Amino acid sequence: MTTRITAVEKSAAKEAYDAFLASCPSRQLFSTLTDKWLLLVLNALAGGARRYSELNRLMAGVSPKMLTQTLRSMERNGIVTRTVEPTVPVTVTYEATDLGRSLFSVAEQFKAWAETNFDAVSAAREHYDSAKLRHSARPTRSPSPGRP
Amino acid sequence: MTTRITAVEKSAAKEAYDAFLASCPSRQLFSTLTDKWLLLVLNALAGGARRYSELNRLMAGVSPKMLTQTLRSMERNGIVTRTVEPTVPVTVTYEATDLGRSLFSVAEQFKAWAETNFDAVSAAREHYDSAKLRHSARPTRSPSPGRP
DNA sequence: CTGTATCCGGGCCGATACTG
DNA sequence: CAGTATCGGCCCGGATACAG
Repeated sequence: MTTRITAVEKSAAKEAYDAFLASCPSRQLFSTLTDKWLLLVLNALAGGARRYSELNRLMAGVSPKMLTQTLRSMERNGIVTRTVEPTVPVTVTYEATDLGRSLFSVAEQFKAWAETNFDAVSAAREHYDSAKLRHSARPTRSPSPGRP
Repeated sequence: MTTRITAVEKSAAKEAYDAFLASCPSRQLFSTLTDKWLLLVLNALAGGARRYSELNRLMAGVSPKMLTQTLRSMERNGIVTRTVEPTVPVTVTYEATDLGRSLFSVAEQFKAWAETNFDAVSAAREHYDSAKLRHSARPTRSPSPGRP
């Protein structure tokens, strides 16, 4: 008469969340995390606290709307803190929380991977595209660049 | 005609890519990598090669359109291979390439983080939301003087 | 089984103008 | 400096229906 735990009870007690399941709340969080702006901000904050304008400069091409929106979301999720110093004009500083810092590693790996493997991916793309061209453009084998 | 290396040439030779820059091609790759479906597929393939229908089952809630679209993109980028066995009906198997396998680690960390830290994020959200409520609903704080 | 094609609504996101 | 507000286009992405 030892423990009699059903499969259902077990999964509810131990596995809890599974991002594979669309119905699982962690899936939504998973979606939120897979945001390029969020990951970029995390990479920027890995170097220490930053001011709004610094982030704006670092992440070239981000609009104020997206930057603010991203930062607000991160603040709400407990990933960054927002500190306002009552100077004139005001100075706002963003810094990662402990929770946010626990994401630094993966965020940096992401960015590093993209930068170091770009050439390999680029080569794969060309290979794939040229193969597709040969396959679709059946006629004589003249590499005519078909541009839709 | 001695070597005259400009700053541009130098950065192109050494630092090469910087995903922070909107103009950098690695930034685009960074964006495509931060896709929830891609990361989910990677998590699924970390357990070995999978068939189309298996992926469809594992990733509950994905539409055939998104699944195919994601797999095509990954194939083009050299992250997965697509193998067709001429059985009846056809059997299609997807498997990660070496390049794709080098992403397993980060993909799994991502999923794991979302699942293990959901509770913490959830708590942070409630704290943030309640704080905002107190701040915005400033009428009279407490059942007292609603001075006209 | 493994997709492809099409429709179409929602929201993402950039651009711009304005405020404290 | 650090945002907020608003508009509008574009693309994401689900729901079919259908083909090889």
